[in-house]
Amino acid sequence: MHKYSKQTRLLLAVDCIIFGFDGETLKILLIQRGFQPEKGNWSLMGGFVQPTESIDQAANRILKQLTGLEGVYLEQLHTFGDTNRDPIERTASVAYFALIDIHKYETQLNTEYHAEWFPLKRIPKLVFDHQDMVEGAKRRIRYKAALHPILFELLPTKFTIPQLQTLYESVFNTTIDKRNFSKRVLATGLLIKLSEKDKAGSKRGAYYYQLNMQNYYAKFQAFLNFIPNPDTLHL
Amino acid sequence: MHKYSKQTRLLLAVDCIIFGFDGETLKILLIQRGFQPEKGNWSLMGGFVQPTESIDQAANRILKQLTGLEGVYLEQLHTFGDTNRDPIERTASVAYFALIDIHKYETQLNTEYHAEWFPLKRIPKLVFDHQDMVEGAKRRIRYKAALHPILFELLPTKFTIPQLQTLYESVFNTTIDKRNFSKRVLATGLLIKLSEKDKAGSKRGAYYYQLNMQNYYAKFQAFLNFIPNPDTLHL
DNA sequence: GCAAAAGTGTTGCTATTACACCCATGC
DNA sequence: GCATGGGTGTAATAGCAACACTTTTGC
Repeated sequence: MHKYSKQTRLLLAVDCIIFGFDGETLKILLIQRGFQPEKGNWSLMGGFVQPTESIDQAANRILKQLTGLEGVYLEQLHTFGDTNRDPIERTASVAYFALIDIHKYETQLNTEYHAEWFPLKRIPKLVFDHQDMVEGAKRRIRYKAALHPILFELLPTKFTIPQLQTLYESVFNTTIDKRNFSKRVLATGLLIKLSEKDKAGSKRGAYYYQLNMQNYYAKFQAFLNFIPNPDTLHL
Repeated sequence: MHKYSKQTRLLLAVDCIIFGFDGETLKILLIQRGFQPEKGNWSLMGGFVQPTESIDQAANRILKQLTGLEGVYLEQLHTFGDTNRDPIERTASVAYFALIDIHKYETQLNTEYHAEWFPLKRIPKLVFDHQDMVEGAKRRIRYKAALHPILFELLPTKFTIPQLQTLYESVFNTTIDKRNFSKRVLATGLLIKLSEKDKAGSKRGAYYYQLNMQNYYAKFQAFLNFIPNPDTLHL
């Protein structure tokens, strides 16, 4: 027995929405598409799934190609499969989103792809259905961040509470009372206070914190409401 | 300009996890696979994406083939793409989950596929990676139901509060105080009390309710916690 | 008349919000 | 010495959980 005869095969691609936080606003990394069609237009970083790799592996490969990074937060978002989304040939695309520490991003890789960071509020027109992918990723990151501590993935190992607060305010486009915010954050037990201070943002300096990885992994799936005894949830 | 030459095409399939609620427990609908490989073994309902249809359309088509139903709740879950998940030929599969009113399911379609409902706790061994798909769907339905009122999709148009509570208890595998539950549910404004009673479950009878569709659509994206002013969320 | 399920209110507690002042330092 | 951002506590409120008895009716 060999093949499923009479079935049509199609191209399968991966596209990555790469988030970064520069201390001010949330941004995504876009490239200028290097081949036809739509050559030169702004696009997500993507590529075709190869015969020897899983889709997850393809996503990791593509992320590394552009950023030089491995082992960062990468999650499958949604698969886009309208028949005519690529005018050349039918191609389904599995979108992934990544959260990276923007400082670890190696700018030199830029040149090959003409990559640039764009604030979420100033995304240019994108090729194909990439605009929909970005919209989906924005929704998903908010959704997930409202329930799970994923935003730490956007920060360096050492960060301050004001930095963290700015990040949350940026993602949710809101303002938060700093007393309540720090109480809440510290109450999670996710943070370890360091003795060192960050003097960049202010004269007095703000204490650095780092993640308590033990608690981070343990509590990653926590939170939630609505159901009385959430101990039974185990998402 | 014609094709992306030198790229490998592959098969794209859709598999559906179909949930139903019989008043007692949450169940999924499985079929006996009708062709090789793994012919005769328990499987999710699935099929290949055709050249003329989008992936969503393929999922709806496959769901209708097995259940006779259209226009029901159907959501993309995840795409599975390990290189060797199908031993015959590389096939990626987009998993969808559906929530249907089990009473609308047309049993006569059964015969062709030898379909059967299985309680979530008694799922037989499944072909390929379908076990993983079911696990993912279980997690997703809980996750989503904890935040959004999707479980109504599993009930008939008219239902009672005790029925609804049993459903929640079944999905979350927990018990809920009925006074608190009815308070909470009624406070959402999602329900309209009917004058008619369901006398099946008890001698006294329980009032039927139906969804206030206006509020249902409006509040579908509501709920949530953790972020102070959730009005800015707009998931 | 009794068994079985439906329906309903109150109270205590916990979590969340709102809010204002002092501190440390570089210039 | 003053401007800038960092750090901290308390009181009022709202939301949530715990809890028990009465009602209806088929048998």
